[in-house]
Amino acid sequence: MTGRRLAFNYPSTPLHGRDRPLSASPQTGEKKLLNAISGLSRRLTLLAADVNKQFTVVNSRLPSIEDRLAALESKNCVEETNSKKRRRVNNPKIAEVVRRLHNSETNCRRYKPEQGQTSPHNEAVTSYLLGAISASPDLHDVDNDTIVSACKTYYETVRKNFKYKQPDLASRAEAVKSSARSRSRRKRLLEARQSVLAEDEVDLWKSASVDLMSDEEDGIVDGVSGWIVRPPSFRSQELTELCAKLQSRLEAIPKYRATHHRRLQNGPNSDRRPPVTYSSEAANGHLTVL
DNA sequence: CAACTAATCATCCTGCACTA
DNA sequence: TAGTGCAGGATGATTAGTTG
Repeated sequence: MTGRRLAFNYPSTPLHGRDRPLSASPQTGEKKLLNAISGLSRRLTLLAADVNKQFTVVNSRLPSIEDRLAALESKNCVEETNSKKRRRVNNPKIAEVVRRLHNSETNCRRYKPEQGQTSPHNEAVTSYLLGAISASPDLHDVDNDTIVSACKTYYETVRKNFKYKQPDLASRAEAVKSSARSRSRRKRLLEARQSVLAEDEVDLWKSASVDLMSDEEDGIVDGVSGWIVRPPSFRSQELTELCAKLQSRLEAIPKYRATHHRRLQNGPNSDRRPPVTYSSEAANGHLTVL
């Protein structure tokens, strides 16, 4: 790019005699003025040329500066995530590699869940896994922190399994299992109802969550086994009515009736507590005012 | 037996409390 | 303040059970 030239059309020869005081005659004043303009013009031209030159220099250096900045930014980004020493890898591939290696029949170095993560034995297992995985040709570009994070996560899995196998935690383990079962029932219920939603019900339904669905507990009524329904106490009347409407819509479908457990009767309200992380916006119209 | 639903299990992840 | 332990929960694969 070339700078814009400031083109002044000044006379190449003086129009009249020079160096006369401005006040001496109109012509002399005009000449002085023209000279001044001419000088200014020259200086402006030089300035423009200089600025232009500087721009050219800057422009020529810009690409390399941009490249270096981009490189720096990406490096910073990687370092930032690394520096957090992420506890979780969010990298299923690495997680699976760790699991496979740890559980492979030929591996005799496994985590001892009865010991802490930092016990000498478990640290040694982590080092072994790290060494073996980072030596793998197709994984050599994976950074060590990612592998170590995956190892720690897997250690936690092993430890949790071990913990709930302890006899003194049997009832706790059962409670965990039962709560998971209940949650998955509520999730299925939410999805089933969602599938028969009408246009004008969408708004009210929008933020309905699994927590706002009833619990379905195993039960037998008049010799028929099925579910006892326990609605959450914190659900609004409005949403309760919509749930009932959706449910009867579902049960009007022969296939649904035939393939799903029967909801035998309503039991007492669920003793679950309202979800604590429920936004006020979502709660609007869904929760009863307590 | 095929087509489903429901349950179970292993794994991974989030988020919080605690502490060295 | 980073690392650890842990509870709760999401997800996906697999298995069990049911029904036409």
